[in-house]
Amino acid sequence: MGLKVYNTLHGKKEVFVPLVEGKVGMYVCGPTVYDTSHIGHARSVVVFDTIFRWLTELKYDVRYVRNFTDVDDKIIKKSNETGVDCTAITEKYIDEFHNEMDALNVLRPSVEPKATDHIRHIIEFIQMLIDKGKAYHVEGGDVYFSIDSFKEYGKLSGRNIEDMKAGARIAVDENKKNPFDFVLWKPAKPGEPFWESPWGKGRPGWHIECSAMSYEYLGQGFDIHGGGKDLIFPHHENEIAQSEAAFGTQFVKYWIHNGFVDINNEKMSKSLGNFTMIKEVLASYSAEVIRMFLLSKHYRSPIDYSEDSMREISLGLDRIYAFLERLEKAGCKVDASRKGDLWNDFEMAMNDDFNSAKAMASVFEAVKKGNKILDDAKDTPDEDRLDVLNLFYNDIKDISNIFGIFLVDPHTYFKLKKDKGVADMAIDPAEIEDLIQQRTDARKNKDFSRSDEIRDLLQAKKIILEDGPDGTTWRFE
RNA sequence: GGCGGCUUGGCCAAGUGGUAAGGCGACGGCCUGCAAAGCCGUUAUUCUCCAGUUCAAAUCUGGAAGCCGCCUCCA
Repeated sequence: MGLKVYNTLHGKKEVFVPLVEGKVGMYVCGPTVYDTSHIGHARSVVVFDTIFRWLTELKYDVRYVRNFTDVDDKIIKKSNETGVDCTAITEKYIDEFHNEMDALNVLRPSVEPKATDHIRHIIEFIQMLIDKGKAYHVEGGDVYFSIDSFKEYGKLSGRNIEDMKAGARIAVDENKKNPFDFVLWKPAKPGEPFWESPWGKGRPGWHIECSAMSYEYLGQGFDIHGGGKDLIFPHHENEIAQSEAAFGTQFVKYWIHNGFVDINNEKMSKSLGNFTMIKEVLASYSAEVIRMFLLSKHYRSPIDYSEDSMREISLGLDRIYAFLERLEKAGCKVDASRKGDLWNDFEMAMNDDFNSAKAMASVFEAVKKGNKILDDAKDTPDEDRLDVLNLFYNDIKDISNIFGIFLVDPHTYFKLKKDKGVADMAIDPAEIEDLIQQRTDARKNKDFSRSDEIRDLLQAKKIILEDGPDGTTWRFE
């Protein structure tokens, strides 16, 4: 079964057929770099990173473009408030964005264009629209896109201009031919960054950069355009208007939009003061837990961030690593040449509109099945069983490359977790080992009240003891 | 006001018209000196409500209620 993708343009799942066989052009709207990135940015980036990985897994040659908006009113505002130069601001936040996305194990796109590096292309694009009568310059002022020149305006978001006029909340600008015309180029006020253009010193409006840069890197029409749901209107609607008005051909075949991250069931907003930044989340949880959380729900649904949900995900991740460790101890080895049932389930789920939640469930099912086999075999499987376990092991390893999680070797994973606990709790591991030894001696002498006393003592420090065939090990709760 | 979405067990969450995945939690059992971990079993005769189509509906249609998003910068 091939890949199916939910296309916002038609409001339904469609079989994915790229414009050019074997190749995919994908453009995703990146951040406006004027502030620290929040967990919502992380969702969008991780979702499209996973889509990028999956398309690559399906053997498509993917050209993945994600832009930085580095000229914008908000950047200028911040510059005016802080006295810091615009370029210094954008460079700072681009660096920060890269660092955080690297930490989240996000692959770099094929190209990461910045709007300010493409001003010439933007100006050419605007000129083309003016030449075709799709845009107009108000003397001494802005260049606007003329909504009335593009009959299909509203097709992505399911709006029509007449309905919108009825509930008009938008300020009427006397210079505009139609109140819904939007800015392509705006003149610079004194002290603002500007570029020379046929319409005087100024800078581009927001929407035009994506039309210009996607044209530059992907051509007149391409396969996938993505971003957060909030971008459907007006941003993506306007991109369609600009690009299709310019070229007269379909701009994007498949539109993909991810849902929001809520915080404790509330939308993130400045007024609620609940913006949760990626760096805060990274301080509390590992990158793997964050990725796993972001992939634990279907990308189009809202997802709720809370301490409870993160703790749950974290326990699930422990369980998968514990299984991997158990497999390795039983003698499982990497053999990339083979795929098992788990992979089939995973593939079906991912091909069904990138259903990572369902795909994740198939991993847990495999963990359950594999653990049972190991139980039955008392952790020393015969060849037939080892063969089955090896398939689980290899499938999970393959899945880890798509999800960008379970990539660490299990031993290291638990060691890191332990080290972090030791550091956080300010505990001396030697002391614990000593107590464990004392307890082992007590148990040998059947002094169970003493051994239980030691265990309780450690448990009070959130340390759990596990007695196994090879002696006692410990971990943090 | 316009447009779109959501409502599945204690919580989180998949679900393609064919008879309810998965995770967390809880309870019982196996294992253990006792635990922990792991495994097994039990936790939704039912999918917000009402009506309809159908041999068959959580899935389709119509209606009601509740919640949410976009329409203004926003992933």
